[in-house]
Amino acid sequence: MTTDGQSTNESAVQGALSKLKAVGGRVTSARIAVLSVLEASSGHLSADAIATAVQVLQPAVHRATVYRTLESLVEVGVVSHTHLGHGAAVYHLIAEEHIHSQCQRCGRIVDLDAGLLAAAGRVLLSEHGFVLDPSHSALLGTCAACAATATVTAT
Amino acid sequence: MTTDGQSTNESAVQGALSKLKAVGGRVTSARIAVLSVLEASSGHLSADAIATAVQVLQPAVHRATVYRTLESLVEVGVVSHTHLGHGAAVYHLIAEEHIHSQCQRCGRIVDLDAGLLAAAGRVLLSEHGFVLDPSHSALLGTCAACAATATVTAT
DNA sequence: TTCTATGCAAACGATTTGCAGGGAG
DNA sequence: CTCCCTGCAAATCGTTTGCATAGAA
Repeated sequence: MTTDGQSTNESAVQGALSKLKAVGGRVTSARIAVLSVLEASSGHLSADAIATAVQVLQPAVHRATVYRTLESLVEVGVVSHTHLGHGAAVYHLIAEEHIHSQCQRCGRIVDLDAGLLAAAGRVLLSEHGFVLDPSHSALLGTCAACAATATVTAT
Repeated sequence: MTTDGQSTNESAVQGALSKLKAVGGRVTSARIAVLSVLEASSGHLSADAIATAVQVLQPAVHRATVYRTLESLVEVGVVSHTHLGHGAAVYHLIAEEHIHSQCQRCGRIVDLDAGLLAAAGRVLLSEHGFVLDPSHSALLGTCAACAATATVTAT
């Protein structure tokens, strides 16, 4: 869980900016805004949602800048993105690695323990030499609620 | 190989058409072409690639029709599609269920045994009531070859 | 005939890019 | 001052949709 609470509140943003500078990047209001939004949210924001939230902090920031900023942050390694089944990818600050699952029916996203795919990852590595990135793609399926309310009378 | 096989070779196509008819669907040249392309390929074709291949068999078939046909076939249950990380979704005739993994670097797709996620699926079901659809999303990561060439100028 | 499937083109949502100016270092 | 970052708008990519019509049953 490691829900830091307040102690390390700004450190995530600060740390991200530091890494950015380390690579020759620059600290701009747009980037600070994006990082702030990411930190403020508990997670799972699409680039578009981030852009909207950023508009509130920095009305001048353009959507394209948000995309570019996210790209840079991913490159630096402080942000991670996950591809959902149908819609847009979701971004979040890298904290503890976790896996996402999404319900195909209601679209809800659920965080899962990273260990869930540890075994599979191990098999992939030993049998295929494939290095699995567990958090990069969501596991798709049907959540409990939707599974119950539907498919009662299939076909 | 590409010589439109007779005998049992067409059973997959025939079976699909039967199911289609069972639901009130119609057998058209466009659908036959799409199914033929799917059957002829060993798998992993994007809708766009299928459209291109179909043009050869039926030049008149429009891209949109391919999309609609694929949609119908997925609905009927004879075709399955998998969302890859970045690009388009890939389609294939349903044979044995398998999982896809894709290398983020070279884009190569590798089929994996369906059992790979069996354990994870079981956990998801018992702990979250989540019914996993193992073949609907690809596992992303880095393949052996790329992993080797990757660790060059890292950090 | 009846109703589904198709062709065509335009709409669409998500993301990217070329270019010229602005600001960080 | 120099070079990275940004705003803007247009371009791309993948996919969907409204309509009128061709075609399967």
